[in-house]
Amino acid sequence: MRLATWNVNSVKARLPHLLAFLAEAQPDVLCLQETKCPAADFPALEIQALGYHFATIGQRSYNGVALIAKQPPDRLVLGLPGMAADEQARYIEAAFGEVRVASLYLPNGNPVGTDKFTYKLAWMEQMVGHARDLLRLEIPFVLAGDYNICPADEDVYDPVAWRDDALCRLEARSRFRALLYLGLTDAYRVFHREPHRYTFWDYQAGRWHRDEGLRIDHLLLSPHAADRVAACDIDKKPRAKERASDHTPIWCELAV
DNA sequence: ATGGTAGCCTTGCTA
Repeated sequence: MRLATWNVNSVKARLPHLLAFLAEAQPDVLCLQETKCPAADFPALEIQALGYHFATIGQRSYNGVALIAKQPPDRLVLGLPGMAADEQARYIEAAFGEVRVASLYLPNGNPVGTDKFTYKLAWMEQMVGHARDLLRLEIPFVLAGDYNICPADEDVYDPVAWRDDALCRLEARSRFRALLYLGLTDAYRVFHREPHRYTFWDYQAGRWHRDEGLRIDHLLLSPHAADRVAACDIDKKPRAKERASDHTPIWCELAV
């Protein structure tokens, strides 16, 4: 089973690239973030024409997440459990066969010291709680998405410049580590030790061409999923295209 | 050198 996650920065603007990725990479499940599109406006026909099912939660202009999969989603969860009052569309979860998959878009949190950072930390606390609940099920699951967190300095092109950014602050990193200490596994680091491998490059200042990016999109695996992970990698090809998203997909293969 | 880009449908916000 191949799973991928990709912050597309508008599903409408990225539709040609999205359809090409589905056709070429053939993921069993693709998690999208920043669809920026209400569910009623999601490009259903084009995705279904490729033989895929989907589920999405969206809003106008901002946020929005989706699950696109070869089998229909089961046990659908819309919104992060415990954040019922959250009006921002940032979490969707469903079962595909025996594997539970979440597509999540964690708040950016900048500027630090504002209610945006407080909201990010509250969201992460809720994520930790929900991960704990899922672990009790003792099933394979994958929490995939744009975490807006660089886990360590080696995941940032310039850690000094980014030291006090919400993506690198200790408060954010410590809560990411809390997910790992619960027993989740960062799939990318099972297979890749090298520093300075990125999933996001800012549109500005030629960051892509200088390979100055951030590793902020992650696949976190439950113990039962980690037991079966066979491969994980970043697919840089979509970021190199014209009119690309500022993020590129990361995928993993589970032997299920 | 305090810049620069992209997407939304705004004339600013978010990233």
